[in-house]
Amino acid sequence: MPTLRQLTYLVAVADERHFGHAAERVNVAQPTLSVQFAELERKLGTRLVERGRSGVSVTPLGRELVERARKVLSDTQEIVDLAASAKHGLAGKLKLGVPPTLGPYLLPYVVPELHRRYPFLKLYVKEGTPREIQNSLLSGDLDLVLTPMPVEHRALEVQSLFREHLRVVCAPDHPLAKHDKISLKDLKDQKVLTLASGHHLHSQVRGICDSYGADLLYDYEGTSLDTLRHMVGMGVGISFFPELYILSEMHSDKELKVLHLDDADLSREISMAWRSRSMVGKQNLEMAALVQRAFEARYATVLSA
Amino acid sequence: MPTLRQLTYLVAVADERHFGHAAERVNVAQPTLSVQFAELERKLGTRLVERGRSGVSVTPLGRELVERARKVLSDTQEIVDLAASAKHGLAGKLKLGVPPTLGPYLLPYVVPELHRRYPFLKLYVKEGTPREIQNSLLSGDLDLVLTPMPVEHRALEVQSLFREHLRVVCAPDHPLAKHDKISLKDLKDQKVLTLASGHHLHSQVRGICDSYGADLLYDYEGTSLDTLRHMVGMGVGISFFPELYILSEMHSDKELKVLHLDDADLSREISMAWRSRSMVGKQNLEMAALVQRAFEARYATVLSA
DNA sequence: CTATTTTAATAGTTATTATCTATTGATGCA
DNA sequence: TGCATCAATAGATAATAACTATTAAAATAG
Repeated sequence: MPTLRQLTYLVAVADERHFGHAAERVNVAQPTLSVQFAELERKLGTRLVERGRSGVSVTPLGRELVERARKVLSDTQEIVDLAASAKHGLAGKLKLGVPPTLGPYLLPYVVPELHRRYPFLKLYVKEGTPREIQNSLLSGDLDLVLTPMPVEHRALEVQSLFREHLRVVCAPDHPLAKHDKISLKDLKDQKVLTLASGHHLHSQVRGICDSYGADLLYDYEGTSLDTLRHMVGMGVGISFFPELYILSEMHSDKELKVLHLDDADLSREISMAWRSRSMVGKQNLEMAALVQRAFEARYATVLSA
Repeated sequence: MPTLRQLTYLVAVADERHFGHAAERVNVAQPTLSVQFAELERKLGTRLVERGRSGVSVTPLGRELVERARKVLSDTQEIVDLAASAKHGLAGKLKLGVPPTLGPYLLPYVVPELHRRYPFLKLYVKEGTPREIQNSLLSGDLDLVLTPMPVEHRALEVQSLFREHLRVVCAPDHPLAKHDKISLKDLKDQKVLTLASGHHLHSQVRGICDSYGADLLYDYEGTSLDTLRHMVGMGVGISFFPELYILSEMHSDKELKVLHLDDADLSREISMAWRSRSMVGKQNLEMAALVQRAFEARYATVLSA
């Protein structure tokens, strides 16, 4: 393979059509350039220029190769430039993990702002259960995760972002739907649906059911909040939905009724986590603040409406 | 600037996620790769991977740079491949010079065949008078020219291709148009139009006029065969057109009448020329043969029709 | 919690490669 | 034919990249 330096010399010779001038342009002595140029021709197995007394002329093949060499050199320069620009902010491809119960309802409000703040940053989002994305984070497949607490691992740094309410929902014709407010004891013996185990929401809901005597239906584990919503709408049971989901997807009371607990505040805490050694700690904190602001802005929009 | 070798190492580390394995893959010792990798990071001013005990993970910026490095490396490999493929035939950008009285009427029959024969060859055609294109050829701006004879220059090699007739044309209502055949003496005192001086056709026609007592009209020098055709059609005078032009552009007798000289055979010889030192002599001869065949095929088509 | 093992970094040396200066050889021009 | 210009070559030196041997750091097993 030719070296980049040899390609530089090739371009210089093609532009100057004169070995001496070309050498001057790239700040080497003329024999240096001649030798390296000859070496390039040897490697490629072809003549690239005709050496004539009055200047030098590039062969047909040489012309084509010069153009490609220019491209290679400028692409390489771009690598350098990109690395330099990355010093004033994140750049590159950031791999973000999110649970499916959060990502689709939060990220739309985060991504545009993120792009404004870090124009050189590309975001790759991977959805998975908290456990899955935490493993991917530890193995280095992900750079950053958004996840419900708790996150416990000595190799991870965690920044709490916000607390998201869980709301009780039921079908409009469900007995509980008559009341605007309910209390924890109303949950007793209710049939409760939730997502498949593995999701953080599953274990949280199971905990609630255990505490207040509700009846978690294992036969009807939803694969997504959307399918769960349909099942609740058909009256199979009640469920607990994260507030961001409700804000995003449930615009009327006709399909589902959202109930308010007057004696409890069910919620989950959402955090951002990254490897302690990932050396961009400061920038991750900055990004955490950005996500936090996005959440608050989203919330404020709805409250004022 | 990083070296291509350093970029190779970067890609290897990103793929293997292990310095030792990466070193093995690129056939160097592990410290060699480590040092060069560190040097790359130093040049770019950023960390590109996180060194963890269990493997290595690429930073967001690193991922982006790895992709670009891959591109640079494969583009460079393409340069090598293209140079290799050029050994079995012409490749690259061939700059061809043609006179405007020939190119448009001959090249359409040459180019497709050329592309079939040399798939890696790109053709750049420059039109100009024989003198202009010959100068461009000598200076190295062109690789090859098609030109009417004579071509005389010790630095040039010339291959004769074919002989093209010049036909006498006049307006359908011109006195000469009554005769199917005319003789040289009929040219005497005829008003003759032709292209501007500088074109080979101009000097050739002037020679004819001088020899046979025709009257070359200097006031009406055409800038192209097409404008010349219109002037002849309006009855300003007669002219001499190359046969390939007549075959291509004049499909009926309504606009112009083509006369046949029964006692002379006016023609011009078309050659291909290139610099003697241009080191592709053999391939140029091959290409000359190709052009020759294209001309003959074109001619045969018309004669048989 | 220490010993073991794995892995990358460092040290010191050698080999390779790129560069320099000085000179020669080739070619066009007067 | 001689002069002037330019690229190629020769020979020496500097810079770079490579190797082996070793150390340092960190995860895992006992």
